[in-house]
Order: sequence, then C-alpha cells, then structure tokens
Amino acid sequence: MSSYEATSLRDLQCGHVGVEQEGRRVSVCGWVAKRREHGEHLVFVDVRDWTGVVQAVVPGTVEVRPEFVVRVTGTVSRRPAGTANERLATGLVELTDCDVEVLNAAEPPPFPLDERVEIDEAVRLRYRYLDLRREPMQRNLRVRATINRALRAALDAQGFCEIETPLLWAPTPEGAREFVVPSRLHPGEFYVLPQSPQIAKQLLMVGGFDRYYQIARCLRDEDLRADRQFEFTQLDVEASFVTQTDVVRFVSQAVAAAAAAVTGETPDEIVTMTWAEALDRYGTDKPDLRFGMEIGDLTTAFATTAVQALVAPSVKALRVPGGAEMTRSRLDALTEQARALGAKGLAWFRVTASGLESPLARHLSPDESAAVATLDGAGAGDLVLVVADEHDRACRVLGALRVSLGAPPVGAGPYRYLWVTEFPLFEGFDEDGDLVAAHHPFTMPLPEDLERLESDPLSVRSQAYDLVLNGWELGSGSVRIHRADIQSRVFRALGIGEEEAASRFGFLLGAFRYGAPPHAGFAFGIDRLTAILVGEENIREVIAFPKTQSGTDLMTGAPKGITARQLRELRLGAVRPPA
RNA sequence: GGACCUGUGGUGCAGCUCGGAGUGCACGCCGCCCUGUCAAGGCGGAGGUCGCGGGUUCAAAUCCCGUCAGGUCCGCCA
Repeated sequence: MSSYEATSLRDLQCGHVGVEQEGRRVSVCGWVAKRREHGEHLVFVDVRDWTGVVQAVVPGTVEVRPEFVVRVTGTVSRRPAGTANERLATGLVELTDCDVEVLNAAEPPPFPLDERVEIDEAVRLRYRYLDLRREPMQRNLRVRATINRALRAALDAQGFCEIETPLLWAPTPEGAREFVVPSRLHPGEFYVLPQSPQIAKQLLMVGGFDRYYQIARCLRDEDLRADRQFEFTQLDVEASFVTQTDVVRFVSQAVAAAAAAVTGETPDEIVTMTWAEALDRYGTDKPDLRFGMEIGDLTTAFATTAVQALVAPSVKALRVPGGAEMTRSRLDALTEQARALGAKGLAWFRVTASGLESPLARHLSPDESAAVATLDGAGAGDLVLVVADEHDRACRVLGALRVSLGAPPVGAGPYRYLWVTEFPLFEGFDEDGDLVAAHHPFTMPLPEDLERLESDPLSVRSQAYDLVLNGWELGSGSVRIHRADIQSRVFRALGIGEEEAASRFGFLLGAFRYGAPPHAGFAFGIDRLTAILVGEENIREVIAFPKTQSGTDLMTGAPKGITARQLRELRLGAVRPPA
C-alpha cells in the first residue's frame, strides 16, 4: 500500500483492492456507481474510479446517490462464500464495516455513466466532463497518452531533440485556410495559427538541430469530418543529412513502438508501394490492404468494342464477391454514386452459371464477355463493375466503390501499414493555369525526373511519401529542397514570382542562403493513429474536448461574440451576416 | 455551397408507411418496503413545446414546405 496511488485521502485506487490487502483497514476515494439498499441494516455502495469498482458494505443506511464523491474507509474482507462476483476484478473482496464520507454531493447526471446504452453525441459533448468519466473515454485518452509516451521514447532513443515552435506565426497564404489572430499592439495586422510547423522545422534544420521532433498542435480552418478537426495533433519530425530511406526508418520505428505499446504486438515490416501502383490497383493514394478486390484492367479486351459506352482510353473493372445478389435499385444507387464521383456511367455485370446478366450483356463480343466473366477469378454469384474513362478517373471511381462495398470498419484489425512513395510533384493546374503543388512547394523532385520540370511537369515525381493505415492517411512527408536553384525552378513552375516568393517565404529563402543542410521530414496524425488503435471510427472519441461538425463547442458555446471593449482594443468591427 | 440520415418525459427506444385523445417498453428520478446484493427485488408516484415555424385537414408526433441542431459524405483539407 505504499504505491504512488496513495494520497492524503486514499490508500489505493478502487480497482486495486484485492486479497493482498485482506484484513487491513483502507480508504478509497471515488464516485458512487451504484447503491443497493436492503432495508435499514444493509447497503451496498459500489465506488468507482478509473481503475475499477469496489463494493463497500455499509451497516445501516447511507445518504448517497450515483456520482456522489465519497471517501470510503473499510476493512478489506473476502466475500462470504457464494457471493463473489466473477465479473468484477475486485469481486473476491469487499470493504466491510464501512464509514462513508461524502466529499461532495451530486445531482443526478443527465445520462447514465455506465456503458450499457449509447448516448446521443450532442448530449455527451454538452456534458463532456461527465462523458470523460465513462470507461470508453478514460480508456481512449489513456491509450493516447501511452502512444505519446512511446513515440517520445522511440525518438529520444534515436537522438531526436524535442523543440516547441510558435503558435502565433506569420500568414503565408498557401494550402489550408488559416485561423487568424488579430494583433492588439499592431492594429490591422494579424498572426495566424500554424496549419503545421513545416517552415519552422525547416529553419531548425538550418539552425543545426539535425534531429527534431515535436508533438505539435496544428490548426486548419477547413470543414470538419469524422477524421478531421480544426485542431489536431501531429508527431512532427525533421532530420538533416538524411534521405527518404532514413526518414521512413525513423517513422516506421516510432509508429511500430507506439502500436506495440498499445496492442502488445510489433507490426510486420511496413510494405511500400508507389503512388502510381496504388492508384492503378486500388484507385486511391491511401489503399486499404485488409481486403482484396483489386481493380482489374479490361482496356485491351475492350480496345475494339462495339459498345459506345465503353469506348475510352481506359477500361477498369472491379469484382464484387457475391454482388450478383444486389437488387436493381441497389445497382442504380451504385451507378448514381459513380456519377457523383465523376464517372460518365457504371456498367454492371452479374456473373451467373449461364453467363453474364446485364443490360449490356448481349452487346459484348464473346471475347469481351469472357474477359468480364473471368476478371479477378470471378465466379457465379459475383458482380463485375466496369468504368470506362480516363485512367485516373476510372481507377478513382472504382477505388471509392471498392471501399464502400468492401472495407471493414477502420479499427477492425488487422493493422495493415503501407508507405506510398513517388507522389507526383504537381497535382494539376489552378484556374490561372499555374501548376498546383501536390505536397508543398518545398518538396524535392526525384533527381531523374528533374529534367522534365519545365517540359512535362505533370510527369515529374517527387520525393514525397505517405504513411497509410487501413485506408486512412496517417501522415505525409518529403525530402525538402535545400538548393536555391531548384527551388527557383519549382516556384517558377508554380507561378510564384521572385517578388512573391520573397514576400511570402523570404525568411526561409534567406535562411537557405546561409548553409541549409539537406533535410527531410514527416508528420503524422496522432488522433488518427489513436482512433484506429482503439477501434474508433471517429477521432472525436480520442479527443477530450472536440468540436462538432459545424465547428462549435457544445460545452463552452464557442465560437461566441466578444465584448465591445475587446473589439475596440483590437480595432476590429464585428460584422454579422444579415439575419 | 451540395446530398443523405437522425430529432418523441432526464436517458435509450417503439409509435410515423396507412392521420383519430401524449399511447407503450426499458433505465433513471421521488416515496414506501426489504439483512448478501452486484443490470438487486417489490409496491406506488412524478415527469412531455413529439426540435422549431408554417401549411393541408373536422383532426397532425404521423402528410407537405421551410428552418434549426447533431451526424455521415461530396466540395474543401498545399
């Protein structure tokens, strides 16, 4: 009983009361989970803290309700024969002859804190402090702390130095929309909250910290999703005198350590796939490798097809095992989904023992029918979906259908990690006809592609890489450009003139003139990793005080107006949209 | 900006298709009873703007329109 959990008020935690303490008189503190009254001579009070529940036997009556905060002093006793509770970790013992001290009374909570019913999330968020008292949130946030601890230990062991970077940063309009903070001392001027510590960590490389990491909060004023909050946490890493290989090794080790700390199992070596292969086989840059259903190619088989709807540069197909049972309305819904994803249409073929069933079936040549019927080892009862389009679009449409038809819940194991490499440097053109960076403008092209930077920029691959787990993008990184000549060429391709580059990134480019080492880095989302490892579909379940999808905080009421005085001090006027 | 799902005592649900009195179930809450329970049990009771507004109708939780809130997704997230 001399462990760290003892305090001035308690000797040990509720879940740790056991036969080892038999006969001793101990105090525990916690919340009343349940009271079972048997007349005026006997009351059972279950006392709960995050470690568990212990039963206190009180002679006589006691005025407590669930969620009262109590300090119970009693004698640890083996339960009478036949009354042990196997479902309780402390079920062999109980506290007898108890004194119950009410440390604080409590109103009945707005929802039950046991796990038997699922509570509406809006109610949970409004009373988050009560929701946190429940077992799932206790478990999730403690797993998160375990992950943080493991990541720090792994990086510390590899000689990384943890450094904090500013939350108040300079606006560098590019990429994600930034949260803006008005300056009181400089009216009319603004800081922004960092969408990531990207530039700061590159400056740390120039500053000679050759291995940096940070568990960093990032803020992006973009619409929220199940896997996206305004503010999220990344393990941010950067190192000098390294290549992609080194960074992949660092991060793989750190992630493996975190996963092992949670699951007890070290993941297999993480497989690697190029971006082009991922798109071709899975129709996405974040493939979920837990299930098959790879995208097949029918371009050759349909090269001379008479079916107009299937005349396209690329004909891609997906086998849906057992999908022949889908009703016509289900297939219509799939077609609608494909259209919403940008496809001109979706052709479907039921594979039966007697051939293909489809509105298009009788228009196919025998060779075409055979190609469809044998796609990906198809057999009777399967469904084959076909999209004819530009290669990338056909793959992406089928990739999205693949996930919606076949993917298990993200947290349902096994855990399949994947490095996706050789991303394109540019993802296309903006409305001004300028190229758009796929990662960020400081990403190093692959050396062998550098000569095509001006002549065929969309074909240029970069030294950028993503880490993917079960179809979720955990994070991304790249080798950075550290040479001014290459940076100038990339800026020029992006339509960023020298003047603009100087005004936006001048301090970074300036720093690079004074001896920037070759460097590379990575960042991945701890919210997402935690969610997957605890089996949650939603990162709100691993965040203590998350926002709703519309960006509000149901507990605090944020965002809210501020006082006229605050506005005056900031020289701001609040303009409300017309009612 | 768009699509879809949800909204019924404090909580979780049913009722909604096919309109007919706020009807039902479980938990919780209050009172009484009960000396070995642990989802304790028994008896009794309180508790409702059916999210909100409008429309149709003799009559709306139920049908229609709008709106708000929560969620999932598309756009967005270098």
